[in-house]
Amino acid sequence: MISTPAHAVTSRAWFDRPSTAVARDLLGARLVHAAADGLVGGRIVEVEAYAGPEDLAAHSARGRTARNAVMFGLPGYLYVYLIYGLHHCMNVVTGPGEKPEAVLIRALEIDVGLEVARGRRGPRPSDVRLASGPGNVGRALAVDRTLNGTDLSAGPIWIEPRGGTPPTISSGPRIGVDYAGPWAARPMRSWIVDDPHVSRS
DNA sequence: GTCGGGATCCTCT
DNA sequence: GAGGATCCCGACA
Repeated sequence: MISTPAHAVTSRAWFDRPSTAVARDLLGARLVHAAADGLVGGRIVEVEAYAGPEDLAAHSARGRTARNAVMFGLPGYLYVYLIYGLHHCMNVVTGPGEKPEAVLIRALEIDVGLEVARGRRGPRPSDVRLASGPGNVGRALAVDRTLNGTDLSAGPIWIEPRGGTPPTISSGPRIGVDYAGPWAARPMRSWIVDDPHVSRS
């Protein structure tokens, strides 16, 4: 078992901000999962912010349920859910306070554990597609519902903040939330400009 | 208990 | 570009 490194984000305050602010800082930061079959991590290149409960695209919009309970808890925890019965999507729960907001991790540039990630994804995808799209991020990092509710400051998954100059960021509407009325058009999806690992641009 | 939909991905045409 | 895979979750009776 590999313990959370000293330079990982362990401050609750870092997560205890609106999802849009955390989403900006997650771009260029690194996400790492030390799983039983190996450690895989990479640079976050694409995210979506969900500002529940008023955000009609967010799972928290229809109130607290057993499925989304983690979103209503403290910031800095992992919210993992299954979509279409197939794909595990990974979210970082944010604040402010216990406001049920979260950031969906949509794409990574894998830079540690490439061989492990390739083994999990099979022979087909090229390296730029290994963790491109939220379902693929889940598969490459071996994330499933058993990690729902994991504390990002103490668990086998952690965030390493970026150093140096911030990346150039672009933003646009979120994917697959057409049902959310005016919220569907809001530019709450953000990505690093010209990064080939981004799922759609 | 039953039914319908979903923050997706991949293959085939 | 279209459609299938596949199953949890929530709404409703």
